[in-house]
Amino acid sequence: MVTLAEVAQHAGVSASTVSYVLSGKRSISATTRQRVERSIRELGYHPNAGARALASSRSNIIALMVPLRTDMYVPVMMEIAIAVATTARTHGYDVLLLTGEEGPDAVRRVAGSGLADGMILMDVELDDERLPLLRGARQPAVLIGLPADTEGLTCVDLDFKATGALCVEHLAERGHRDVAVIGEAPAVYERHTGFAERTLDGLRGRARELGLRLLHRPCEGGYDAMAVTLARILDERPGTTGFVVQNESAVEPLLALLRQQGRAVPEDVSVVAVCPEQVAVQASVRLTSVAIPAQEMGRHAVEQLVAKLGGRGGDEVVLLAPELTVRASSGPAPLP
Amino acid sequence: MVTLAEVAQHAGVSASTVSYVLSGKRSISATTRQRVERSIRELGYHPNAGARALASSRSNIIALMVPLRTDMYVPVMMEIAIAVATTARTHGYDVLLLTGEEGPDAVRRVAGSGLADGMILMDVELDDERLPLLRGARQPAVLIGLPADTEGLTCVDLDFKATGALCVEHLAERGHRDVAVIGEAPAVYERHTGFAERTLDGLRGRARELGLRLLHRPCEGGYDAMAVTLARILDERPGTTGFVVQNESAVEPLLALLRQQGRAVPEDVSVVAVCPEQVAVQASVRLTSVAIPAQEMGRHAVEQLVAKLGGRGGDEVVLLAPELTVRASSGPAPLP
DNA sequence: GAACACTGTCGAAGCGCTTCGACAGCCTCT
DNA sequence: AGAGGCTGTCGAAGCGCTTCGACAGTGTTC
Repeated sequence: MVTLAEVAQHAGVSASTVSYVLSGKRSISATTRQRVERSIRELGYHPNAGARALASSRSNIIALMVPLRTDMYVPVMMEIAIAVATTARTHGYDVLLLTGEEGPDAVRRVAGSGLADGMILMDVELDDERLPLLRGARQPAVLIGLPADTEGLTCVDLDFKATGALCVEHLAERGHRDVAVIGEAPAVYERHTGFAERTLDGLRGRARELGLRLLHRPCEGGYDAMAVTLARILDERPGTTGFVVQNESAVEPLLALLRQQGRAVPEDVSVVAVCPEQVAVQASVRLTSVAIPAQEMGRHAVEQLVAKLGGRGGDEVVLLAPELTVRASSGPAPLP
Repeated sequence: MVTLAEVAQHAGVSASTVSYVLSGKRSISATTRQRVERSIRELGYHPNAGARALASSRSNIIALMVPLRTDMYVPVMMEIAIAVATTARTHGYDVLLLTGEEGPDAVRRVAGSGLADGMILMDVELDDERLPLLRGARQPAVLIGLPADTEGLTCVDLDFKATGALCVEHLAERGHRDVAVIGEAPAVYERHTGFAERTLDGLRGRARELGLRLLHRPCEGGYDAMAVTLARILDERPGTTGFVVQNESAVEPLLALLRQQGRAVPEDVSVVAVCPEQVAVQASVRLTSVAIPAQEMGRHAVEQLVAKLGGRGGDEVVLLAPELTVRASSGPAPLP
């Protein structure tokens, strides 16, 4: 282990000078800087993270709490996590991976021990039990997702209400009057996950304004669950010509079932999905969809957090505008 | 910030005594222990991670390097990562999330700075450029995956060779003679990712032994790529009745295409997949499959690493035995 | 009952870094 | 020419913890 002191000795300067070369917090003459940098390279010096954290009371670590459940939108989570990790690195931070398992205790532990300088929470519930802790903490935090009360919190999310509205508009413009929504698994609604409810709000609100009939049904992923859900929908509303799907793992089963029943997409029925680009493009019918901008969400969250750590920027709610891409799964409603 | 010294004062003992209560490295009388524990609780004390790391030169952090690419088996990666994080916590470790982006530099940085006590690498290539660094490092490491040369390394992986063999055996037993393998994307083979090649080894070896004809075709995920691949396969080997699929995102397209062409599963053709349980169960036909035991791999990797950190256990290669579960997608070969 | 071994506690010395105040040397201004 | 202001460097004081050696006090052994 090479230490700062050894570098200093090798370069013929004091330890503090080396430290200032590293941090840039005081001006250093060009010649000295070069000498020090050379010594650092020659000795293969790496600053000790623990010592640094102790002396500066900053760890340069961001904690990321991911949900323990792997029952929904896993690829989105992963993409966000990776975006967080890479963006954090560009700002000089590393990322600590926490699972939701410990719940509020994890927040206390990380904040109390100074392990991380700030945290990013994913999968926030409308009335999350970690929120009071965050509001009272000296550690800044950013949420990915939107709780019921955002007072004193910084949040980043896709504007799911606008997303819902956008889907309905798209179908309405093409003449669809009866639209069914294949929602997330029932558990997701019971848990009051914000995005699911907000999407529904947007769907319903716009449907009302535009005079569409909307039927919402939660649905576990998978073929069997989708089969049951679809049968019920068509039983109740045989005239349904538009589908909005929010559950990734219901997309492909839905397409298979429709095909099987002789309903052509997009000639007979239109399907609009809310899902990552990749899913939309790889589906058996290229899907008209509103993309979930996972990378952008991760990136934004880190940048908000870094700003707060730097004393800049206050509490703010950033809602990313949804974008609908028209592909092969939607078209004009068939003539009655 | 409550410090050790404050706890000590509150409890009327010396700082070292509090430290020993916390670590259990020296015996402490029951009464003293209780007094100290009470003070800790009352003051809400959390040991400072940086100070701890500095004084003990152990950070109690494990670094996990995940691949940057999100082009393959994302749910598997995520499941492993979560299993690593939760298992690590049960051993008192936190997990630092590194993306492959930095490559070997990340290894140097983490090892050099003492940020982590050890590391777990996922998505190891057969001849990974990080391996020499790991062999020379004082930090223990565990690989999830198997490089060409495992000398001096500890590895955990599914026995993909046995997995390939198992798939072939299953089809052979049911009378299939012409089997096609839908492999991972070409890029995966070009990158010489171990598991893909080892699966192929297993498939080919066993097929030769059992006298099956085997046709292997890499395939990008998605419907369009699968359509092209399938057409080529059936063109070249019209008598194909068995499919082994290794690429998750080709599974559903394959089923859709077969259905579309009037080939019934499992009456006309049998499909065996290598994929996580969830995919197999949720597919439009419940798939006969060899599960990828993501959780178990993550858990094992942590346990190996913790053992090495504790000075126990040496270099070892753990290959988990594959298990094939028969579901609805495979049956006897049709009579010619 | 002297010699010895435990047990439980303490004090002090760092771990490697950051950062504050000090200050030498030089430049600029009047 | 002296006062004042910069610039670049240094020394020293911690940051909060672990851990080593020391040592009272008690129990055990012949």
